[in-house]
Amino acid sequence: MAGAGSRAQRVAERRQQILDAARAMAEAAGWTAVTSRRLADAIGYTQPVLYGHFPGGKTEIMRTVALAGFAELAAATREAMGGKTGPRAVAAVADVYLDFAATHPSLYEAMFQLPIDARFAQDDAETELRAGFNALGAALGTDDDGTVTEVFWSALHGMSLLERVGRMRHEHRPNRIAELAARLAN
Amino acid sequence: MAGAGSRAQRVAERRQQILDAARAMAEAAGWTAVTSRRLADAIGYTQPVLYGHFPGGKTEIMRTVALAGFAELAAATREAMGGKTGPRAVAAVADVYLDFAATHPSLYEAMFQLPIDARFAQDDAETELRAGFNALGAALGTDDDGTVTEVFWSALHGMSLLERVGRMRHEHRPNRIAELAARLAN
DNA sequence: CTATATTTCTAGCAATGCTAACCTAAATTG
DNA sequence: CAATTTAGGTTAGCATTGCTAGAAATATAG
Repeated sequence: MAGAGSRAQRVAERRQQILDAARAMAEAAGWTAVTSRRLADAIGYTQPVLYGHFPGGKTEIMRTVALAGFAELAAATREAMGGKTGPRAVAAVADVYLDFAATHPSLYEAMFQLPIDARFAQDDAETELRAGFNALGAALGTDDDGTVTEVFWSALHGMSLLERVGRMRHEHRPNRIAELAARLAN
Repeated sequence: MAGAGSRAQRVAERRQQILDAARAMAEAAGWTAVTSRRLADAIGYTQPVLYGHFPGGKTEIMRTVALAGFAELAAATREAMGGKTGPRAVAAVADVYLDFAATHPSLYEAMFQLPIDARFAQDDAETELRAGFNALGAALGTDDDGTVTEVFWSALHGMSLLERVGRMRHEHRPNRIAELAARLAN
């Protein structure tokens, strides 16, 4: 056997290397800067190698990066809530959510702006997404049919995007969070 | 003088022709389908003519289309509110807003997903946008510093996008609107 | 050492946004 | 009316993009 691990290991390692490089490049200069040539350069190989690991090309790479993002966001919101309840829980979750989107704009973009192809709708993504959704719902308290959770998520999603394009008054974020917490908590 | 109108008129007419064609193509097949070649074909000229009318290229064309969208959305929300007050006003505005985004997805995309370049930040767009913002605020009733309006807008924006990518339960939209109206109206 | 299988690269395609340089026909001028 | 300028348009092409077929090199047997 080769000294640097099994074949499967090497493949998995390079897959991760590609994903790391893609994410780093995206966060540094946006997804348009993540071209197949630059990405291949970053990992020390040529373009076709990328397609060997991700037949779906750039889209599949973005989708896989997004998948990690879903898990991270869900974990972050769960942790933010901790044992809190009521408006304090809602505010804590909102704060962390908006921070996440603001801190990893390209990751967040991959998570939600990427067109979803039915053929590629991975169960993994759906699972992670549902976990995040449930974390938001938990912060709200009782929400039988999930309607308020949907409203809460909508507000957070819209706010994060509008903040990003400069349509929200930046210094008013605490006010917005407080308002959201006061009005949506059960 | 020429029989077909003054020079300025012809220029204005073709400008509009370009905008109409771009918008139609975008609504029919998305903005990625609006290529400079196809757009030039649609108006019966060649590519450089586009750049004669819109030096900023595709971006400027999208931005100009978006400008009309801002005006239309603001008018639609104002009309939807009519003389209503309280939750009924909020619900009516929300309904119209979400309908607008769902009916003109590409137009809405141009309005809000297009990166805003500071150099190009047109006063026109800002004015129309502010008008729309105020229309939302009016539906809410009193909102001294506009915080609730920002939350309302965020919720509508996020909801429209999440609905579009299939992340909201479609049949629950009335519930979401009712919840939004009940919790945000003053 | 040879034959096979795997991995990687070279080279190229079609499409994109955009632009320089040329052409032509109309307007302007003497 | 003839010469010249000018505006409007086209041709042709550049650099970049995502992606891929086919050649070359490398490793793995037998």
